[in-house]
Amino acid sequence: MTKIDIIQLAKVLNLSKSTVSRAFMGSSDIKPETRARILKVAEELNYRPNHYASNLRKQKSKIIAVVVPELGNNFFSQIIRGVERVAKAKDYHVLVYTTDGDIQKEKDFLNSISNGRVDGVLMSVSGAAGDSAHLKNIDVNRLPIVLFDRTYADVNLPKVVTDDYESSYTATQHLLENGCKRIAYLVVNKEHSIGKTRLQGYQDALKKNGLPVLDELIVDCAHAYAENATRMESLFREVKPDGVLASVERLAFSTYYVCQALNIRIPEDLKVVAYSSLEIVQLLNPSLTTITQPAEAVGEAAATLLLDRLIAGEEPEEPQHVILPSNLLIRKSSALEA
Amino acid sequence: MTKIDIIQLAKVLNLSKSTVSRAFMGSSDIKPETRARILKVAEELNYRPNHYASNLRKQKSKIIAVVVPELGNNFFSQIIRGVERVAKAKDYHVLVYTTDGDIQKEKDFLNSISNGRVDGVLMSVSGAAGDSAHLKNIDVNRLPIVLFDRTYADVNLPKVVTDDYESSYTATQHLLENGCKRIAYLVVNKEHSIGKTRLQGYQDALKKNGLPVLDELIVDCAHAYAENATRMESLFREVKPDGVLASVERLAFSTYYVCQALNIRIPEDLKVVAYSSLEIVQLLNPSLTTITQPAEAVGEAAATLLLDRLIAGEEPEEPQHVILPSNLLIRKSSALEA
DNA sequence: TTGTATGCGTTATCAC
DNA sequence: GTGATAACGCATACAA
Repeated sequence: MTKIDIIQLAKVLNLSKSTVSRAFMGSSDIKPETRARILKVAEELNYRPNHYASNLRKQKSKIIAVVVPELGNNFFSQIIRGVERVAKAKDYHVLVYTTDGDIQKEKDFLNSISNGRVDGVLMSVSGAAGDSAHLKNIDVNRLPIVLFDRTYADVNLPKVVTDDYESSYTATQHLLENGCKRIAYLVVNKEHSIGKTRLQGYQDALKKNGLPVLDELIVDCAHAYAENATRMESLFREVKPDGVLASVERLAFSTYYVCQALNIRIPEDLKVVAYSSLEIVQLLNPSLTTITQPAEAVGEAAATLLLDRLIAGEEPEEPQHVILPSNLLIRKSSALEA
Repeated sequence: MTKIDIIQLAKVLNLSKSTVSRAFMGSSDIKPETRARILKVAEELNYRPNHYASNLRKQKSKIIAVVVPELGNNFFSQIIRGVERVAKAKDYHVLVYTTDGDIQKEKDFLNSISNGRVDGVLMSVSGAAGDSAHLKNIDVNRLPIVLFDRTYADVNLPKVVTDDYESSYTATQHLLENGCKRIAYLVVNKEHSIGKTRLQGYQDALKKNGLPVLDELIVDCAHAYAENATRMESLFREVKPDGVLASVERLAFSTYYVCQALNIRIPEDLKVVAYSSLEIVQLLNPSLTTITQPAEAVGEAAATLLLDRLIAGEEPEEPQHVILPSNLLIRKSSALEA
């Protein structure tokens, strides 16, 4: 199985390499029979166009990158699934990068792909509003970028997000209606895009209902589980909320653990709602009320935006912003009665 | 920000492009000061070596592919995380592909990457034992492959798996010791590698304990949830097992749902153990006893095997087989008393 | 519709 | 330690 290149194949066929090339490019002007003959012999000789050469020639790789803060979270896995699905349909390949929420890794990533390797980027960012300089410096005509879920407010790129403000508002309203007076908002970083937007929805719902927004009820959590547990223990012991809105899945789970430890009953003593796209939260004890984002659809929408742009070949005048609706799935953890 | 190439950069520096190239290759013989000067000016002019050209020249891309059956399963997300971690450390990039357990997609994938694009492949396969022809035809000297978790028994490639036989045996033994007499084995495809090995462990544990292996207790499930639910309902109603060993996470969740519907109590009426790497199974009602595979470690080991091979540049005499131990985490779902 | 010639931007080999 | 030159394998402008 010796490697064969286009020239050798052309020789065997008694054709020029350009003709052979055209056969593989799906090119317009080539006689169908010639094309068929080329493909047939190529198959026999096990010839495949060399991607490295063709990438260089075209300055394109048919590869896109998707950058996510983490993979442990089911939400992002589903997004990648969506991205991969549409990419495959359009014959693109997808490179996956994790930043662990570390903005330096986000920058390193951009550095590592500058000048070839990918045709475009899908990214859920890791920094806060002021951290977007590295994105502003990049020429989107050379390297189109689409942001999703976690974005920079001050950067004007195409985006796909969910209705964070509305869903947070609705969820808070739901807790209020079910009798909560002191709702805690649990966030990983309240300066980051979604943490911030969701905070706003929460606050506005409180205000709208004539309730005060208390700093002590807004808890900025860490990544480490142990640290969060401690912080939440003191929250539950000292501040005594009667409701919790967890802006990310993980914090709801911490809430459950800590409640178990402290003998706090959900939903009797504390009602819980969380952003989560894990299907089995239905089996938790009690089943968890969630705001569920259409994860796979987010991935698909973002990929579609990017690939349409890549295939069209030109930057649209105004970056598109897509907003997908989340779903409030009411379960036992926020029930009025147990 | 006009794009600049190595020739222009060399001109600015009054050097030849070879020297400039050497500076970026981290090459041995180049005067440190020259190198520093080149890097400095390159930085100023925002020059970056073009990957496409470099890939063509070297016939290498520093990209590896990881192929998984699905992404919804946390196990594979964690594996990808592990792969990406070691890849990043060695300056490799990782392409992700999903096959949905469809062997045709597995073949399509191999086709799409033949002749460039990736330097090596990590794969968890989708077919049964007889389906490995497409792997045998590939020249591992050109395209090294490492299999993980789900492998083909009849294909002699480097592999990283977990102790499926032992863990299944141990889990069955555990159920037996806690009083089960009729243990059902739930599998997605009992002809596939892990399904088969785990079945063997289950069977041998039964035999060892003088219990019969009953076909009616071995349930080959589907992918669709609804179909499984039906099948399991009739299993629970008619065959009445008192224990369940679920060879994949998803089937344990189905079990929980069906038990809820049929008012079967876990663990009183039915004890459940499942392969799962989802951390929050601790919060299920009741908490789920699991066989937990070291997912991230599997990814790391597989990636290490592959990258060592790529960096060494030559095929080792004998493909390495790594076996990582799983953990039986005993929780309430298999408890003797509730 | 097909062939010819050139260049994509590097890296490697060989001189100096 | 540095420079000149020849690939790497293909895709395209242009000619036929």
